[in-house]
Amino acid sequence: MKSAVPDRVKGVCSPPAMPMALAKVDQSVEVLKALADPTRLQMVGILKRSAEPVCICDFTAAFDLSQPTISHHMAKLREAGLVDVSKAGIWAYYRLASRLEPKTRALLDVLV
Amino acid sequence: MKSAVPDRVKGVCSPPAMPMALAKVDQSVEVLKALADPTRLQMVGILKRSAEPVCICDFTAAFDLSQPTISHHMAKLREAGLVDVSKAGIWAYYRLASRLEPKTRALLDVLV
DNA sequence: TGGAGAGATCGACGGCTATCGATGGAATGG
DNA sequence: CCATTCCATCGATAGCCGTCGATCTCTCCA
Repeated sequence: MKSAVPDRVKGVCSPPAMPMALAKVDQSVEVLKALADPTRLQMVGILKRSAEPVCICDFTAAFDLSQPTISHHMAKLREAGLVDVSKAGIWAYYRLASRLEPKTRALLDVLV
Repeated sequence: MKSAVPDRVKGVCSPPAMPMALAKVDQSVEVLKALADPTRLQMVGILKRSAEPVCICDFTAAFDLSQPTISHHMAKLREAGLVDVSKAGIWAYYRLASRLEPKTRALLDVLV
């Protein structure tokens, strides 16, 4: 086997081709940022495994965080399009979004 | 079909079971945080598609960012265990890490 | 041996974010 | 109509992060 590194001369650097479209990158990054938090990743895991929608008060009971913080994290997941919310009386029920990009769905299948 | 939301009484919230081990969560979050940046995600995409190691000077030429910033991003990927580096003369060549967790490999297959 | 190029590190700065307490709005029940 | 409960939002604060210029180290070559 040969050396793995290609030949090169000083002062000459050629940019590699960008394999991904800019819009796709930003879209992926938005989802990744939403998932790149321990609390939110666990929230998504719980929702993905739950057959029924989960009341957000149960998350408040599950995590050692204040109620506004839990609400804030869930809002992040909502803004990223990962979860849907439905109100029932004084309660708010969250579930995994029904219309997930196939790429996002595959991501969650790997992660949680 | 019945109502989707379970019955509930006021003042009673039961925490749902945590589906993932804490260590697994933190490990995934570390990788997700490394990928949750447009520059780094594109870097990984370029490395994944490249048969040969890529000189970091080519990344500096590709992105509209300063050389320290490119070096900083690559260091983040290194710390997350996503890339390997090999020095050759005055140049530094990066490639996708050979020993990737199966989960991480699957993640990259979905993303890039 | 000294100059030049490549790359990592340092220090600083601005912006984003996770967190909290306090507040406000909506629905429920007395 | 009022108290209670749930939940979202607001305002503030501390810590993290992306970015840069400056600097340092290392290698190569004239």
